Amino acid sequence: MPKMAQTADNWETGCAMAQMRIKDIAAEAGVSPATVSRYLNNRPGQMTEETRARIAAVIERTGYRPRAAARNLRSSRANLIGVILADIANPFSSAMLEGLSASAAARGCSLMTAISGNDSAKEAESLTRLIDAGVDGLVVNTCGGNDEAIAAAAGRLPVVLLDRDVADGGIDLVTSNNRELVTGLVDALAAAGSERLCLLTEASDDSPVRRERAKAFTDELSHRGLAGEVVTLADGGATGVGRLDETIRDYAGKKLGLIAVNGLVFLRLTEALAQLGPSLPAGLKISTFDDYPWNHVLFGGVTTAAQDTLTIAERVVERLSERIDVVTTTVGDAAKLAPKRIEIPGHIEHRASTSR
Amino acid sequence: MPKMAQTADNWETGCAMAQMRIKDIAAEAGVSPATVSRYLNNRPGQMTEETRARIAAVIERTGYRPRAAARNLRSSRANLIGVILADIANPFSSAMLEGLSASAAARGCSLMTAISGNDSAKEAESLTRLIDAGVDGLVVNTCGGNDEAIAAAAGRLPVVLLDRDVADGGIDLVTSNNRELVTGLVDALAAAGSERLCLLTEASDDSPVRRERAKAFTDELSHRGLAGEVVTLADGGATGVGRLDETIRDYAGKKLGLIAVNGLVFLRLTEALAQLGPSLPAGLKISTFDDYPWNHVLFGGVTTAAQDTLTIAERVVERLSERIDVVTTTVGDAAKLAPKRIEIPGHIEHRASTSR
DNA sequence: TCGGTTTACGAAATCGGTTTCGTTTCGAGT
DNA sequence: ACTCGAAACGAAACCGATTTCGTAAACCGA
Repeated sequence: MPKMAQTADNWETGCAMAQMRIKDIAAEAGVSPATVSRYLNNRPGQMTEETRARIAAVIERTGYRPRAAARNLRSSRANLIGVILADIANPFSSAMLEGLSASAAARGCSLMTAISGNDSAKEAESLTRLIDAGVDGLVVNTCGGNDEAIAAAAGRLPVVLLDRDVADGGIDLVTSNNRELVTGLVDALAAAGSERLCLLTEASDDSPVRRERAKAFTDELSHRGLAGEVVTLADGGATGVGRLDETIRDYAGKKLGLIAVNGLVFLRLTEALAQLGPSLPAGLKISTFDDYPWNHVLFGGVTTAAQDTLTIAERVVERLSERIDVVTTTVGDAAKLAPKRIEIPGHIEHRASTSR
Repeated sequence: MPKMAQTADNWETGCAMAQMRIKDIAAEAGVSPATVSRYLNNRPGQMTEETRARIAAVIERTGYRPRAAARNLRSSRANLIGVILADIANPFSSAMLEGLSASAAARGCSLMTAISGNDSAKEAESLTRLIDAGVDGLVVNTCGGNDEAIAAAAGRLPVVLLDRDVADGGIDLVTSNNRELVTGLVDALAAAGSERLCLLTEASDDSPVRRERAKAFTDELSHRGLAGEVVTLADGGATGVGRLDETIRDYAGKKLGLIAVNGLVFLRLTEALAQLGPSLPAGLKISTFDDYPWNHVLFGGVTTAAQDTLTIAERVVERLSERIDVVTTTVGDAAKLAPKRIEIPGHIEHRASTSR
């Protein structure tokens, strides 16, 4: 039996036209599907102004929208960016997501997101799911533990790392200039009169970011000849040598300056300080990475190393787009872009917690 | 010219096999593509155990993954859920995203997200973009101003509203049981000895959630015969009759109890209180919606109406899946599910800010 | 007016799966 | 042994766009 009459019969009727196909539009405009396709993707120059107008009119009138699945199949491009986020509870991540969303939208791309919740297994699963779903490229804010899998993925499609590096090397990375930020915080604390500096970190966090900040911190100390150390918190607010609040009390009055290596650590610091009373002990100065909204308010304002999330997001998408374009354009593997490390400067919000 | 020999020539060679197609798998397993397809979608019973094993082996060995675009095209299903979030900075939203991500993943779906940033225009744009991208259904946490567009979308594909209703009615909605939560907070404040209660809201927020909470609040007051009112903050922390901090100072000592209608308002309340000093004025009790991590810490702990984000997310996805199944199964519009309003109970975290 | 380019457009192949429908095979019942 | 129904599987249509390739028309300089 020959193919059933194609449903182009919604003409001037309020009937149940299931869904317009490019074929129907073509028929109604009196042109071929190929021409309509050319119109949709506004291919260079081709096409009479008159034809163009006729097609435009039909599309306008029918409210036709091309089916993405069909388009993707043929062009093997989905205008889709996959994003894997380690910890969405972190305001850094949510700000990033908002930025990525905006930057992607500006390029006509959508975001497909997965939240790993700092779980390596979930991260691995997200990786394959997003790839299977046909994303054009991947933004990964890894929680660690999947270095080979991520490297493998980077071999199959464009990948840009966000904020956190993986062992492999060889993959694009966009991050804040952590060294500069550490220097800024040390400056602030030193200017506030602190004579002994501590960088507070967490045992469970062994990310490259943490390591980078710790390295920058110790370098900075020795460079300036300042006393200080990196203090690692065990679970539950305990430091290596006891409870955090006790440690702080012991130090109090000795012109101690503290840096929380990230928002999570800062939260725990705040909890510990709350044990001691509503305001900062005399002589204690504090500062932190990550600009939570509450940083304005706590202790009259906490000096913060703020990352430029919008710029980071923009650069991530930009870089990823470059790679995607290369992949869909180039034939061989020869012309691949060399992996790049992009550092975005942040800035220090000077607030009351480091005032003299 | 006849079709070029299909690239099934990666056999036992480490060569550049572009990408396996179902056809290649079929050939290598000595079966037809149809059978492989049946295997992939494990269609009921069909297929010898032996055939199944042979196909499995080939897929395992080649690492074949079916192309999503092709699958979507034919089955007109993408296993994709679109999510539009009004304000990702709100921890409620990020928690929700995490929950949605998990629930969707459990059903083999991915999430396509758009952040409207409380911008109606962006929201509208996201709406069409996600639909064009071919999502099977939509979760909308609207910022308002697009009621008709959302209603129209709900006419074309499954839509579930998250936390915020739209004028139209007739669309599924999952939300917290706000009335119960308001009652809980009023209970807590009353038990703490507050004699005059205020619900703090914001002028710019005219969402149904806010209205619902306000209504519940006034109802509760009159029901108990308590004094109090809804206070709307203008921009910059000013109330209708002056600055928020002044207003609070005036009230202080008069056994005032405060409820912030959401996390944003609470942030402003905290800022205002910070003007007055590090701890709560005597006699002032406070509480808020939305369980930010800092609520544990501020003022020794702030009594909070916490929403059960995980359950909300789960129910949203569940409901959406139901609708999606109906759409892809049923032919006519007859068997459509009636719109439903689902309320998820939350709970009150009792903390120091409402202790006696 | 005529050969030679462009330019506008259509026919048909194609992307890679899924699905329908028909055929063959197998086993059970008598 | 024969019939009949179910189970296993294959051939080919199909989903709805894009893209290649070819052709007819328009343009253009000599």
